[in-house]
Amino acid sequence: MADCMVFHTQIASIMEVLANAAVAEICKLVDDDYAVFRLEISESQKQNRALRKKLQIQELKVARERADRTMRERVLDSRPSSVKILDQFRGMGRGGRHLTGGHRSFVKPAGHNTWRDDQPITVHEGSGTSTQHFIMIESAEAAGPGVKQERSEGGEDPRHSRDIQTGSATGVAPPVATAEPNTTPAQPTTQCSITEVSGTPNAALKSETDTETLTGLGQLGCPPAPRSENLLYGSPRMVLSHQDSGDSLQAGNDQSCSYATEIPGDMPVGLDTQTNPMRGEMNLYSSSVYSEGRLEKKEVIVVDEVKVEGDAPLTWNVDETHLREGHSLGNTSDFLDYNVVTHSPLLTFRDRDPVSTSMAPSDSHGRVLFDQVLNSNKRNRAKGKGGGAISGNSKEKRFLCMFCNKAFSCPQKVEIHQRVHTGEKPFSCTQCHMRFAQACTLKRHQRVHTGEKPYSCTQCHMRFAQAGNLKMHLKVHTGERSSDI
DNA sequence: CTGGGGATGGGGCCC
DNA sequence: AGGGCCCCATCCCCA
Repeated sequence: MADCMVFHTQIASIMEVLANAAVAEICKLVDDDYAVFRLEISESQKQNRALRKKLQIQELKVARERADRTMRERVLDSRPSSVKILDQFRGMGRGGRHLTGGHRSFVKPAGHNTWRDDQPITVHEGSGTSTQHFIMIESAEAAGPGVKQERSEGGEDPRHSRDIQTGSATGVAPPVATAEPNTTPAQPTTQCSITEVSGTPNAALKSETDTETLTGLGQLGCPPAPRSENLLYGSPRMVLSHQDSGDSLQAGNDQSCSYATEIPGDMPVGLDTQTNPMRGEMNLYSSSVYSEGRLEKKEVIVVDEVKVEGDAPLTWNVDETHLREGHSLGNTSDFLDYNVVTHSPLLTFRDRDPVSTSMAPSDSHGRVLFDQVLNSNKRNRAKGKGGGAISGNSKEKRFLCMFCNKAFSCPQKVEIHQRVHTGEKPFSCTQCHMRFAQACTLKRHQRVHTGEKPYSCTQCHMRFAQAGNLKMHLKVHTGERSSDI
C-alpha cells in the first residue's frame, strides 16, 4: 500500500515536471512568436511611416506646382479665382455620362434661391438622401416676398468661400441657428429656428478632414474618408462608387461612402419602390421620422424666412404662428422638438486651396459632378417657365423643394424633384442595373433593351425610340439640325 | 473637328 | 392626386 502511495506521488511529481516543462515550452514558443510578430508589426509600421512621408512629400510637391501655376494664371488672368475654378470644372464636362448619370454629388442649388455663387457648394450624399422634406408655403402671397434670402457679406476670400459649417452627427457640434445681427433684422420673438442638423453621414467635409469627424460614416458601412481632397474632387479611390456589384461604372472598389449620390447598398432590381431597402437604410441613419411613421407631420415646414448666411448653416426661421395653426404639422411641439434630422443640404466644402492638388483636370469624376451642377444651375436659370422658385402660376405651387426652393403644385412632385438633389433613384432596370429617378425614365430606357423604336421618320427609313430624337432627326431633313449643334 | 444618332435628366401637362 | 407622356436640354459616342 505504502509502495503504491510512493509510486503515485512519484508519478504525480513526474507529471508535474512534465507539465511544467510543457508550459515552459509553450511559453517560449509564444514568446518567440510574439517577438516575431512584434518585429513584423514594427517593420510594417516603419514602412507605413515611410510611405506616409513619401505621400506627404508628393502632395507638397504637387501643391507647390499648382500654387505656382495659379500664380502664373492669376497674373495672366485678373478674374476672380472662384470664377476660374468654375470655368475649370465647366470645361471638364465631357465624360460624365460614363457614370451612368445621376452621380450628382455636388449639387449647388439653383441660382434663383438661397445660395449665392460664392456660397458653399452643397454635397448630397446619396446614402442618406431619401428624405422627402419639402417646404410648404402657406400662400402664394407668403411665398413671394416671404421667402427671403439674406446673405452675409463676409468670407469673400474665395479660398474660404466654400467653408462649411455643417455639423456632423459625430463629434462636430451641431450648428446652432443664430441670427446674425448685422445681416438679419430683429426677429419677432415668436420665431423659432430650426437648425438643420446633419444626422446622417453627411458630415462636414473639410480639407483637414480627420477620420474622427467622419467616423459616423462607419455606421453606414462607410469607412472614414482619408482625405478631403478626395472627397472634393473625386479621387478614383473615393468618389463615385457605383454600388452595383460588378458594375463597371464603379470608380473604385471601395463601396464606401463615396459622397456620391447613388444610394448605398444593393438595390433591388425592379420597380418596387415601396419595398426598396434603400428606404430602410434611410430609416436607419437618415431620418428617424420614417421609422417612427411620423413623416407627415414632420415633413411640411411652413417657412416665412429662409436664411442662409455666409458660413452659417441653413437656418429655417419658422413662424411659430404657422405651426400653431396646424398646417399638417400635427403636434406642434413634436415638430419643434425635432431638429430637421435629415441629410443636410448644406454639405459644403472647406476648400482652403481652390487650386488644390486634387483638382486635377484628369479627374473625370469631379468634372462630372461640377459640370452637372453647373448644367443644372444653368438649366434652372434658363428655364423661365415655372422654373422660378415661387412663380405665380395659375396652379398654386405651394410646395417648395427643401434644397432649391423650387415650387411645385403637389408634394409628390416635390418628392420626385428632390431626387435631383438627393440622387435617389428608386427605379432599377432589370436588364442593366441602371437606375432612374422616375418610372417613366426607366420605361423609356427599357426601349434600349427591347429595341422598340416606335417613332419613324416620314422622310427616310430611320426609326427612333424617342420622339424627341425623331424630332431632332427631322431637322436634318429641314436643314435646321446643323445649326443646333 | 463636325454632324448625327443614342440616351438620360428634368419639368410641365394631360388624363 | 398620381401616373404617364411629351418636350427640351444636354451629353456621349461614333463615323
